Amino acid sequence: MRESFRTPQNPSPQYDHTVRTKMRNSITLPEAEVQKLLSENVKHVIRIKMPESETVQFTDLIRGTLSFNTSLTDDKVLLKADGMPTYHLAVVVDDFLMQITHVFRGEEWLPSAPVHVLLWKYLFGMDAMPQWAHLPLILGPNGKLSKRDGAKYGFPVFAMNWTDPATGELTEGFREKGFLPEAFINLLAVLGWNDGTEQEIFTKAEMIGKFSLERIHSGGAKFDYEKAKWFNHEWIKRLSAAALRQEVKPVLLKKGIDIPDEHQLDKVIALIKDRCQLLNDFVEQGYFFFSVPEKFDVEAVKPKWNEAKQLFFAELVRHFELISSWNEHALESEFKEMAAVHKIKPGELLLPFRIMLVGGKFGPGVFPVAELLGKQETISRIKHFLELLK
RNA sequence: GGCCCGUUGGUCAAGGGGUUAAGACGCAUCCCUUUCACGGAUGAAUCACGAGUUCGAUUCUCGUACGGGCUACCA
Repeated sequence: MRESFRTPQNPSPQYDHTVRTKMRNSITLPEAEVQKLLSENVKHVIRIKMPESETVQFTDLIRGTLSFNTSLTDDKVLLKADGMPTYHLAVVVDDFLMQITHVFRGEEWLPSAPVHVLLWKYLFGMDAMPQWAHLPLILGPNGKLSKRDGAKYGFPVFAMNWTDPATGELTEGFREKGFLPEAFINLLAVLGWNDGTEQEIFTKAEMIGKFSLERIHSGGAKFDYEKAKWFNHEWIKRLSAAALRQEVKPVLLKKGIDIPDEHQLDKVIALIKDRCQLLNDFVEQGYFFFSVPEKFDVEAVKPKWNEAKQLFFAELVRHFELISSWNEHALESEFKEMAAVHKIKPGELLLPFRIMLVGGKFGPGVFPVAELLGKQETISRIKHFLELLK
């Protein structure tokens, strides 16, 4: 039928009051014929017969009063030929049975709302009908956000990993990408809603207290992955090391990083969390605390390396060995005093020292790093690097 | 094509007849940091268009344009 009515002007013909009298159905067939077919169990579908021209009006909690003319919506299939109900029938019956009071769904359901309202009227009465709220859509780079967008643009679209049962294709979730649950809920809540103040970071408790239907936008909101990462970064910065530990530890373990001491881990987390946007960033920002760096950026040091510096570090090792209270302040003053004695600017020495400890031009302050690494490991890395330079 | 919903910087957005039209992300510059971040400061950038109502429209009304959704025996 769809095919025969399709024209260039109307690419999607409807099954409505204008065509139902031309179809082979219980309206056009003689009653006796209908009964006969029924008794023979001939496959058939059951549709809703939309009124020819009525206005269906209802209140949407977000958009206000909405009205539709029934002549424009088609006779939706309610029961399929295999006996299974379609969503239209199922959702109404299910909501009635569960005594649902409020229906929150995406804006894409708006066009079928009149069908559902009519079904409520016909089946259970308008008094039992829940209140409707059609939420704005989350948009991707082109239109409604779809799981395809995730693969296409490199950001997650589902909360957690999802494997398409049909194709076996895996879509990486926010969780696996390294997002905190707090951040995920937060970023979703403020996509299309705000509390009217400048606050953007909300705890779950705050959101429960402040969320209001009235302040939900009616227009769709485009998802911005950069801002999503910002939310996660904010949450990482705010959460304590102890709170972060349960999320960070599995990530590190999964990368084969050995964590013998949780207190040590907490200190590492506290030191590096400000520079981690996603949980996975803890790996590259922190792995060198647990094992010797895989490679050292020797090239960054070599050009400016000389005998004086070689001597400085050799002596630094001897001085460090004698330090009784191993903390960043003691290390820093020792380091700087020695630099003065050797008449080398500390700036000339700091970068090589950093690379000896962490492997490259990144990471937290060198002295806190050295403190956390401990005397033995710090000295061993200096010696190791001095060997590399030869 | 038809129907429905929408439209404030690139993005998320506050505001709602008279404002220098908030703030955030991102971007740029600078400060701090003897790395990279964090942090701080500054800057560029916006009311889709046209009528109407009005002393005055970003704000109200109507059109147009644009965007999105729906148009399956999917949900």
